[in-house]
Amino acid sequence: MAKLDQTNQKILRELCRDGRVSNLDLADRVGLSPSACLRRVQELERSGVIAGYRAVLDKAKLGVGFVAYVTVGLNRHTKDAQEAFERAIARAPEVTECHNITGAVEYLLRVEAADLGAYKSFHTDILGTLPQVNAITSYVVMGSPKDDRA
Amino acid sequence: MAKLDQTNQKILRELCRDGRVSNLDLADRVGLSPSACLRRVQELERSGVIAGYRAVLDKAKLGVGFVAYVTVGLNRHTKDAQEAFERAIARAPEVTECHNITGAVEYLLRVEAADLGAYKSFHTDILGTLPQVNAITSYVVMGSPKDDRA
DNA sequence: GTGAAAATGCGGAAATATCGCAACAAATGG
DNA sequence: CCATTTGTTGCGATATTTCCGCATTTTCAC
Repeated sequence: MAKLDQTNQKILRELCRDGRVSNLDLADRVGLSPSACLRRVQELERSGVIAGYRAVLDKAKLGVGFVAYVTVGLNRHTKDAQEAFERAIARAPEVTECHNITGAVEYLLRVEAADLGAYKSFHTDILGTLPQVNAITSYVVMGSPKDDRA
Repeated sequence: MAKLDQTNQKILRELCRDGRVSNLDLADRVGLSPSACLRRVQELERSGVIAGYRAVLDKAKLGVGFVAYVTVGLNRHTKDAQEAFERAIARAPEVTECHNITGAVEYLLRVEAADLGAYKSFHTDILGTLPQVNAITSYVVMGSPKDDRA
C-alpha cells in the first residue's frame, strides 16, 4: 500500500476537489516537479487508493427534483430473499444507494426521482410489488447542508 | 440549458464511468469527431450539467473501516438551533453527509470512522456534547450492495 | 424549396502527459 | 564511519492530446 505522507494527502485533496486538474497545475499546488507528481499519482492509482475518476452531474438539471431515504424490511431473512431483493434493486435506476444496515429493518435506500409523482410510482409499482418486502418507510430529503459525496 | 439528446447522454454516461477519459477516446465511444465531442463536453460544463470532476478514493485503504447512518433529533425546532447544529456538523470531518429529512427526527447523517472505537468517540464527544441534540440513533452499515455515488 | 442557425469534421499550433536517465537523499549493514 | 542499497527527485526529449479557426454539412422553420 502506498504510504500517505503529507504530499500524497495534498494530492488526494486536490484530486477530490478537481479530478481533471492538469498534472502541471497539480505539481505546482503540491510543490513537486511534474514528473515526480505524476509518478505519485500513478502509484496512487495502481495501488487502488484512487479507485477512479467521475464526472459529478447536477441532478437537478437532469430532472431529479425529489430525493428520499427509504428503509426497507424483509419478511424473510434468508439469503435467497436478500439476494432476490438486491437483484431487483440493482435493476432500479431510481435507487442510487442500497445499504445493508443493523437495526429494526435490513436496508436503507437512497432514491432519486423526477418529482413526488414519479416517486409514488416507484414506491407502488416497484418496491410495493417485491414479494420479499415487508415494511417501507420514506424519509423525504428537504435539503442537504453537507454532502461531500455529491 | 443544454438539451440531452442521445449523444449527450452517452457522453455523460462515459464521463461518469471514467471522468478522465481522453477526448479522443470519448469521441470514439460516442461516435463523434474529437472537436465536435469536445464542444459538447464544454457546453455541458458551461451549462452546469457537469458540475465538476472528482477522484474517487478507496476509503477502506485510507483507514475508514466503519460507516454508519445516524438519525438525529433536535430538542428545539428553531432556526437558530438548526443553524448551530449544521455549523457543528460542517466542522466534523467524520460526517460526510447531512440531510434534512421529514419524519420523526430532523437529520440523517452519514458518518465514516476508522473503527468502532473511533465512532464511539465521535458519538460521545462530538454528537453527544451538542446542546441542540436530543435523540441519536445509529444504523451501522454492514455492506452496500449498490452505491452509485461512491 | 430557401435561408438562417446550429452542428460537424479537418488540420495545425500550443499545451500536456509520459518516460528514460542521472543526481540526490535516506536507510541498511559491515 | 563508510559503502551499498533503495527510493525519490528533477531534467529533458518525445509522443500524445487539447484546443481553436475555418469551411462544409445538417437541421429546422417558414
